[in-house]
Amino acid sequence: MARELLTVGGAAVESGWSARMLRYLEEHAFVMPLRTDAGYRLYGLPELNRLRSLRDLRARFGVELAELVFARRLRREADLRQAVDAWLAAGDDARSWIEWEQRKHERLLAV
Amino acid sequence: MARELLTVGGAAVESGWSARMLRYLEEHAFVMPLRTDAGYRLYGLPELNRLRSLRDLRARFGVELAELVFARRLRREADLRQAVDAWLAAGDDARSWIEWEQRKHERLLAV
DNA sequence: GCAACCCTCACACACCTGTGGTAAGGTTTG
DNA sequence: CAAACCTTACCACAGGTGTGTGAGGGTTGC
Repeated sequence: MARELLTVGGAAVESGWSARMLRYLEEHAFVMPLRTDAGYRLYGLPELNRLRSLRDLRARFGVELAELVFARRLRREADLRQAVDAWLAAGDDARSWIEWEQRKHERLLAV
Repeated sequence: MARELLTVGGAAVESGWSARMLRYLEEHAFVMPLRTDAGYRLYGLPELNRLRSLRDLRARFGVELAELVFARRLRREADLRQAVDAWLAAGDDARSWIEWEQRKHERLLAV
């Protein structure tokens, strides 16, 4: 019978995480394994792929888990996304050369 | 002469942050004030607005400063944005009913 | 010239995150 | 039935973040 369902130790080896971290990731709703009746965690291919790509994300970009959570919020909460975007856009502009030039005199007046 | 430039104490009162936090925010490049020759920080209207809206963001949405930094990364680094989006999208799907239904038998087989 | 500001630097602290360990106990399998 | 798994529930700890406070010293304005 096809047994591509791994218990936590096997999934740890296969994914590159520690078993401890697999439990941590479940606790924080990043990767939710199936369960046997006895309560053993079972990881299938989708979960393993998810674990591997999560590892990748952290390795390649240095992304924190909390940051992923925030990214999820950003894609779900339109008003939050808009507010953040507005703030960041203002920041990009505020530091643009035009503003910078315009405000030189403030520095001069300020002395 | 128009003096709408506030030094750090005034800006603190005006913005609702403490002077300490204004320095902290500068150190972390969130709001950069002008400077007098003697090194005093000077906050103009743009900075005050930025400070106020930053306060708002935190109050209304509970946004951490680190999360704003990440949001900035997201809007600047296309490959990061794409990778994160892909991961989140996969997550949305993986927990969708279709997948859920499809995988019921795995749970049954697993017992 | 002195009071009231400002500067930097540093200590201190509470909380959160990511990670390891370990203890007490249940499950599976040869 | 014993070995090798698994479970939950804790303790520990380093590093980061947000914040206050204070010391030692410079600047400004009445």
